[in-house]
Amino acid sequence: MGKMYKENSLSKNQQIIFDLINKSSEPLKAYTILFSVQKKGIKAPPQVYRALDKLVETGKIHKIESKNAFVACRNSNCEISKATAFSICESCEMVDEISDTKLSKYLSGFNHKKGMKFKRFNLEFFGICKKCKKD
Amino acid sequence: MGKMYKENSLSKNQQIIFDLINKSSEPLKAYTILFSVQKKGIKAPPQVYRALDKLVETGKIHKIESKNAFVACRNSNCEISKATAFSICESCEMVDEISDTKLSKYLSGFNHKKGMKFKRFNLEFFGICKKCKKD
DNA sequence: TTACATAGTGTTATATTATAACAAATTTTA
DNA sequence: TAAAATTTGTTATAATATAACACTATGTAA
Repeated sequence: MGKMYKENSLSKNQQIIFDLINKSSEPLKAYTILFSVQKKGIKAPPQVYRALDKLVETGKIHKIESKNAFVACRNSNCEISKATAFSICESCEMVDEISDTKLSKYLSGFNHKKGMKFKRFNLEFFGICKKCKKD
Repeated sequence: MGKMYKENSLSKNQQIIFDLINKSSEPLKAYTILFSVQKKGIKAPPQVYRALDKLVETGKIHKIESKNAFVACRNSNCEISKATAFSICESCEMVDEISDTKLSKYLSGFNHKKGMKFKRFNLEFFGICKKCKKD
């Protein structure tokens, strides 16, 4: 009975890459990931990007578009990345996923005047975090 | 009396690139721009990226982060890109800048529980536009 | 259990997006 | 007009991402 690639389980590469992102305190870039996992046998960009694509698709991680970097999902309410919001410090680069039910509901219910029905949104807030303000 | 680089005026390259983006009905990518303006003497990527950086900085254009592409600003309320929102069709790639005072106010007033004060936000909505729904 | 379909892997090469660094010209400010 | 700031032109290269192909592993269903 070998490893099974079922509903919620991750493949070997996906698991390696998810673990790395999940334990990171900051967003990771694809090539940073690549360099970090080369000792584990993941040697080429496509292996990383494929795992990243799948992890994004299944909502285990999110891409921070303004940084081309990836963070683990910390929000059970984002429903496979249909409603994502982040706060980003422009000084230390820290990224925090925002879990705010009101915000999420407000935006999920928002409808464009021009009649487009939205399936998904991504919101990125920028500022200086508490920590950096002190310095 | 030569050309003047005053407050609101654009330099030669900036103007050429702004005009191109401004008359485009869809977001333009940096290298698409580069190829389009080569006959006007703009031959290398840094010339394009520098103009783009400046135009973004002054709020004449916005970058659509999820597409690495640029659109002209259509919203006098976004105040030099401090409060940007877009609707993006996942089928035809059309991008529309959203000018919604309520939305803008709501988000500008939003404050993170963790005490971070936001200076700026960017919001991208995704869906299928009216036109594409019909097809 | 076999066979078929689907998903994942490994690999090489290449495409796409973006910046570094430096010399020269133009424009603004004082 | 001299100094400062901005813009330009240029070459080279860095960083991000995908195409294509051969192969292996897993899941599904007769």
